[in-house]
Amino acid sequence: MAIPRAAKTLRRTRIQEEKEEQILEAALDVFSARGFRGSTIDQIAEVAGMSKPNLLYYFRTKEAMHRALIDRVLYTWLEPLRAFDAEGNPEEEIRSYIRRKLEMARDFPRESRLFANEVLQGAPHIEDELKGPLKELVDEKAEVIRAWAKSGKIIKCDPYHLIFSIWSTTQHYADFDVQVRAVLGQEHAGEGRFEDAARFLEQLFIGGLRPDHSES
Amino acid sequence: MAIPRAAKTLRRTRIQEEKEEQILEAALDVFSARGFRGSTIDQIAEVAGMSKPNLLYYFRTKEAMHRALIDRVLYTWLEPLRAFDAEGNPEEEIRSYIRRKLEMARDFPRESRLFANEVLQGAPHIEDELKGPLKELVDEKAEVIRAWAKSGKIIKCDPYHLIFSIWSTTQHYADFDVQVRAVLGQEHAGEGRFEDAARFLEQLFIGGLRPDHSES
DNA sequence: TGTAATGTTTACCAATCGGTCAAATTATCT
DNA sequence: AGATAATTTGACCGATTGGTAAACATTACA
Repeated sequence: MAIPRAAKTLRRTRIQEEKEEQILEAALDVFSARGFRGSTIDQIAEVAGMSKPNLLYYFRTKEAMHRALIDRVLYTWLEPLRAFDAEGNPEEEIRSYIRRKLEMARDFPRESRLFANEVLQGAPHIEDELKGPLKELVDEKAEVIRAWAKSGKIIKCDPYHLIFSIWSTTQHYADFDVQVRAVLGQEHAGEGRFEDAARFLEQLFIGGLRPDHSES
Repeated sequence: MAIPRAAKTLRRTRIQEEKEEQILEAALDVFSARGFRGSTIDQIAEVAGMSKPNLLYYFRTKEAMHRALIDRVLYTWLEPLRAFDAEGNPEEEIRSYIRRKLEMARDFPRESRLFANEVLQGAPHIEDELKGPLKELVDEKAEVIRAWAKSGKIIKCDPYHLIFSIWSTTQHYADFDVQVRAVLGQEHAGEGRFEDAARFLEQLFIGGLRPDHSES
């Protein structure tokens, strides 16, 4: 007889780990492509290659799958911002932050779209994470940027909107990939657009934040 | 007896115009907030204040509502880019494009989210529009920007990625509004964040594109 | 190897989905 | 006013939704 699922976390079997991995992988596929409401358990089950009740043996509800996915992905997703170093050279820190974020857009577009879908639809499942851990991290890094601006290392600017602009420009290449491809056309079908984007964004941000030209 | 709906477009009654308006307004509310798949006809009917069969009297399917909405919104949505003027002063053109796009993010966030939802989920309903009219318009404006760069009026840069970066940074304030609010916290709850964003983005783009500092 | 715990499947459920139909109601026009 | 066309509604349909129950199969461990 199966044990109650609430007790399952006490000890994990090999099968549990494997299957939960399979499920979350499939769930990432589906949720990121169709959003929470637009996804069905059957779709996830099919991608995962198992039956629907079997899925529900490991995750009691659709929400539980989504939650587990968010929890697993959120930490790594914020890693680049966490690496932002107050001691480093501002120009180099910003440049490498942009690079890292662009690499994530290229290598982990599903994760980006998962959050984009969620936030776009009002963040009903991750409101706490946004107002808590995310805000705290951003507040901390904004303070770093503000200090750089104050000491004249970069132009005086609103650090929050600087962070927003880096987020939006880089994640754009994951979240709006279809549009980017459509506009660029066949000739940029390869991954070269990420290199072009990196060049442009570095130019834009480094040039736009450099304090040397005339400033009021 | 009701006339076949295919013939309805031949002549429009006052009631038809009013009701179709009501429906599209409600559909914009719902589709923009939950995406196409996540939305239900019942939800739209409730927001519109009419019964489901009554909705379906004016639009035969959920897809038809969505299509009508896209068609209605697409033209005006591209208006700011269309206004981009080759004859104008580059700096001023870019500045005012950013302003217009930010105003649209502030005043028409639902329209922005409608497209964002659609593109994010692979643009299943607007692929033709992206590859057709949108690409053509962008190609045209990219040529303008390229000419500016060639003549030294702005820095040498990839015009497509410049356009993408303006799109993403401005629309971010509509599409990711919940996140922006969460990070900025209570103190920026008002609409002041759009002013701050405008200041920052103008500074970034004008500074980042200005050709006067050393360039290879 | 036996047995208890774990894992999987088939059959099913009530609720909701997009959409239809025919009857009832309202507006329009002579 | 009366007839006709336009509009609205309640009742309903089959398909799909998230989720359950219980029988069945497999694994792990003494």
